Amino acid sequence: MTRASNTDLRRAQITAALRRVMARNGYDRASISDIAAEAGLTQGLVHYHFKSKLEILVAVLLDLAASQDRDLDQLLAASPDNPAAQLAAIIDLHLATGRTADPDALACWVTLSAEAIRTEEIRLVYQSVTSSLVHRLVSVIQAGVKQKVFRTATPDAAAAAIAASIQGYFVLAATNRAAIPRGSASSCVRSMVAGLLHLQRPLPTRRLRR
Amino acid sequence: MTRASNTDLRRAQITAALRRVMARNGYDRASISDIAAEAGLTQGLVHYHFKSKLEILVAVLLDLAASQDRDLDQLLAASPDNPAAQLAAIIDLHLATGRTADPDALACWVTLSAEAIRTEEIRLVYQSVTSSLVHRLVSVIQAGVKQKVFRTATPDAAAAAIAASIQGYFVLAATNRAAIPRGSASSCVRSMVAGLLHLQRPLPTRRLRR
Amino acid sequence: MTRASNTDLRRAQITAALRRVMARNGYDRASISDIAAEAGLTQGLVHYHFKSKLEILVAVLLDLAASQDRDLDQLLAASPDNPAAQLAAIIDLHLATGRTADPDALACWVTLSAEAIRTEEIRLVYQSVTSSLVHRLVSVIQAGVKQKVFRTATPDAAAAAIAASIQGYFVLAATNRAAIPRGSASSCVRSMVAGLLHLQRPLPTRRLRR
Amino acid sequence: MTRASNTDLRRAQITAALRRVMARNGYDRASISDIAAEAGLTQGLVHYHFKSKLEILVAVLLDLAASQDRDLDQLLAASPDNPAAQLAAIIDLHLATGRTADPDALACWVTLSAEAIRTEEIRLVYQSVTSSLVHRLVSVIQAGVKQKVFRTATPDAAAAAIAASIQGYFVLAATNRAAIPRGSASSCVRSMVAGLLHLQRPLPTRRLRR
DNA sequence: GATGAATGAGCATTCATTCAT
DNA sequence: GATGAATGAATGCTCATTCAT
Repeated sequence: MTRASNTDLRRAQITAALRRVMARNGYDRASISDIAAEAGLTQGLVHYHFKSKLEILVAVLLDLAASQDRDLDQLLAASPDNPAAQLAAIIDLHLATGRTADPDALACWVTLSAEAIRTEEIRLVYQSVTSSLVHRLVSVIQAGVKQKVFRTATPDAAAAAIAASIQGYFVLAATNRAAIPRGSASSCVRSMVAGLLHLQRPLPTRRLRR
Repeated sequence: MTRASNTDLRRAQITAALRRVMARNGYDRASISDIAAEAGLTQGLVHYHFKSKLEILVAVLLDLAASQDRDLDQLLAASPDNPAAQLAAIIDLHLATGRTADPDALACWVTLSAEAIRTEEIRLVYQSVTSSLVHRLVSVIQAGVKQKVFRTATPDAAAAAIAASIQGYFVLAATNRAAIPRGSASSCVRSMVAGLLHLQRPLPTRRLRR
Repeated sequence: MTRASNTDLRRAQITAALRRVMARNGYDRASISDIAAEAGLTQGLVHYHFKSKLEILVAVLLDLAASQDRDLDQLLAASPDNPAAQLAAIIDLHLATGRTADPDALACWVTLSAEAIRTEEIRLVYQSVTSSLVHRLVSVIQAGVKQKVFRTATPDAAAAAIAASIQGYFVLAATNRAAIPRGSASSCVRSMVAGLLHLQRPLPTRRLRR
Repeated sequence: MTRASNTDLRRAQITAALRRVMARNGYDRASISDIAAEAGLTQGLVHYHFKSKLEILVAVLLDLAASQDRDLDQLLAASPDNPAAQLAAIIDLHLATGRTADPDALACWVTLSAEAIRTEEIRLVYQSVTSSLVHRLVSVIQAGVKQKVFRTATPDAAAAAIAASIQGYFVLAATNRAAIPRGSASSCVRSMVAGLLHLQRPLPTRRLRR
């Protein structure tokens, strides 16, 4: 009959707050007191739930990683044995209109990328996120090659290229939105994939559920 | 009577120092005293030549902008009336081995991208750099379309896609180098461009000088 | 659960410390670290209780304002319907021996005057202090005129003149004490007021309590 | 045949510049580079002509002292053997409309008063200025007493009171101009002097040249 | 769990002064 | 005389972190 712990709720409030503050100000300029204010908590409480500021950032990143893995799992399971549809779905997951439209998420991700460069702990988690995407792309591509719908001698390189294109759109969208014709990201990546994997037919287009 | 000015030298020393320190620690954690030490100068002197820390960052970015424009100008002039060669040269300029191999330059650029998100002054210059690349790509693509070597209804979107791929490789190389098979970036982007612009023949490969 | 606040105590310690340091060194040369040391606190704590150095100065001034208003209220209430006694009391409040004898208070006030010239926020509070004195003088003078113990066509001007004389003694006492024969301030202002308000009899002398 | 020294000109430029900058920002916030810019000179040159910042302030004060002495000499000589006229002239010199109307001069003087409190070197010169005024007032008052146009047992105290009133108007005018009815300063001090020195007739009014 | 006071190191920036040219 | 680069100490302020309550 001890009082129910609200630790999970608090941690979620705090990571969400960091995401928002970081989108506005970056990680270094996101002070604990900013984060606390954004979460509607006090400074001391933030440190009660997280040992350090860096730990909050790690938690944010782990959330994103889990969320991406969940999404990819679901999406691959939706079109089993259909590499083309799976590939299209992965692209849409990241670039379909509405995705890249959330400036906070974009800003947060680009900020994390920059942070990954200098903080070992962040880099490792960040790499697990990008590697996870790349590995799944490799599997899909290999399956497609086996089915002769894709043709490439270097699935690793192709997967990296697709991941890079997605990342690149994130950066461009976050920093110079006007340079990207509205709605062009997803379809351009499909065309690029067609060249990359020597497709005979374009990747299928599916309706996005929201 | 008057004393010879060494401002240009000093400013160059200081911006170079910021580039190095920023590659290691990011902009916020690049303290003026770090920069001064890296440049072999005193803190006070840094502020004598730059009004503020932000001004140093702007100077770094303006240098990169000027350097990119110079390179692009030279490169486009080298293959007049040959859009395919020009396009290949632009890709190689950014992605040929040796380019993406300089981790400091990559880290510096990714850091600037993140900074562009939150600092108006940086964003404007940063956008001028990316827009400059995009605009040149648009011109080259339009020329290629006119010559019927490229086919696309949306040169703007295609140019953005190419620029995004390049940016994406920068981020990936800076954060998760192992995910990119060595030397694959440039050739993969060529394949992607082939799909994007419906090329009949692959983009030409040229020997890199330098 | 919550923790008792000692903010009021700390703020009082800090404003008192600024008063002392400022009397010695002026406002600009009263560094936060001086103030903290004088208050027996750490620098960080000073900024925990005051957002900025200016805010401490404002607090000092508001204290003086409240204190003057309290004194004037009490003093006017002590001699209701007796403008001559009230006027004498106001003069004594500011100039009786013992008042002008506290060099720290004088120095602090003169410093505030100078600061009022250049800092909007200080000027506004400072003006409210002087205006408060002037307005009370105007009321007293008008009452005296009505009772025919004073005669003047311009109570505003007379009030300003009295306030100016008081201020002037403050400055002179703070900067050139030797120029003022000991104990002469109060009685000279009484004589001047007699001329200013065409008194038939001199202002009453009362025993100072305290 | 050496090049004519322009030291005097330069020193005058610099002290004038300090006066203006100080009126705006106070002494501590008047940086050498502000002063240099205001004077249209370079920072180095300022230090060529003055060993230190304090020395410039001393020079400003010595200028004011010399100027006041010159004015007082001239004015006393204009009405020999007429203490009432001399006294009126002294009051007008400081308070006649147009005098207190120069906000820069007022601000500068009040700033000097505050500075005199804490800097020995300034205090000494400042005191010589106020004492010089007081001594002349004492002489005039004594002459008037001898001629039976004034009556007071304490010429020193009376002189201090007059000087204080003048100083007080300076402070009030600099900090709370609105509290002083336009043009009232000079006439109110005359009335006060009438009370202070038991005049039978008001002090003479003279037409101001200029 | 929660609060908010307290700490102390670190930061960008200012500035009087010196000095080589 | 004059310039402007250079210095180094000082300043107000921020902030992650600790801790008593």
